[in-house]
Amino acid sequence: MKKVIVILGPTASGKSDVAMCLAEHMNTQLISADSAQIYRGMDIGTAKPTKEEQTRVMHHMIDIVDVDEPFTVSDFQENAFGIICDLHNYNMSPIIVGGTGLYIHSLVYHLDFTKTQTNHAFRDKMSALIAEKGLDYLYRRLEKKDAGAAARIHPNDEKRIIRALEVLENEGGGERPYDFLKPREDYDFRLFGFNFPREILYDRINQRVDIMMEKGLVGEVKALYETYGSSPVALKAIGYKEIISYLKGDISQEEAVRLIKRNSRHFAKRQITWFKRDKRIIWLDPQEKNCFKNLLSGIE
RNA sequence: GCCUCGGUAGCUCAGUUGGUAGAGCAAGGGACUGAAAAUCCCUGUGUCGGUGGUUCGAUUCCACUCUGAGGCA
Repeated sequence: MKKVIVILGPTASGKSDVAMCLAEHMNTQLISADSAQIYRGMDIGTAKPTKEEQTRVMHHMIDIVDVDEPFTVSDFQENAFGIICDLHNYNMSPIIVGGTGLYIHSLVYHLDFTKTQTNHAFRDKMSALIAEKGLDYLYRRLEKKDAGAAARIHPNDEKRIIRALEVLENEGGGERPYDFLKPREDYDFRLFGFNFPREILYDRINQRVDIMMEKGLVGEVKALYETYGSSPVALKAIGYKEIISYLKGDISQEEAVRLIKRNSRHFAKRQITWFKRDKRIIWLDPQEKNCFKNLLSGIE
């Protein structure tokens, strides 16, 4: 069976460096599974690999769209499998690197996205309905159409309620089977998780945010904000939304930095939660001497 | 040496006219099917500085003591 190596972990876990070393060692290429590095111009705040690094090792799925262009998991799934296929044809074992749980899920599990595409007009309509009649109204509407879906979604989870309705009420929609954790078995996935003890990870995150500021995060965000405004979803990413608040004059720069650090820590925690439940993942601590050796032996 | 004000959750503090305590921040756990760095849910046992006393009962009142800040000598 064709091998696909997956290197995942929370932000600042050092997974990118390891992945690059591994790719060089195996003479193969990387596929980024990172929902923010998809966007052009979002470099510093997403800790995107530098141009030099990208020359050293080919990185796919980076700089795919502009900040105001839509991009979804489904797009990721489709594109990534295309690249996986190409690399296998060249006799390379692709390496997926990233921290976006849903993106990795879309490769490693059997996620069947329905035919119902994003319908922004519909979403806007639903948002307006919420403003008018309250969220329970929409939730009850969902309960009537698909009780199973409603049971799985919390009544406060606005985005999921809207998407569920979008699927039910638009072309190609309808109820869908729910089997979130059905592993894909047509590839030989080798999953490796990188992580540090919590305290060390948090120190690394805090330091990394300081480095981003030194590298000119404010300037990067300012340019994007001036071009695209603050509404694109991409600019809701951590490091971007906080700096935009600062640029608008709502908070001080110190406060923005504090919030970026805090939100990154919370994010890392959520990432860890996401990955914890996949029992196939072999966890490695980058501080350990044999880390890379263990990685290699896990790939054999 | 004397006086005053503090010592309560990881931090900043509130509070109990005596019935063993709660906010903010921080933190922890979880969910996740086309926005996912998004969105959403759950979680507070802490020798109330220490010892003794009064009391049925003390974190609360009293005494002593340790400790921090300020003031007076």
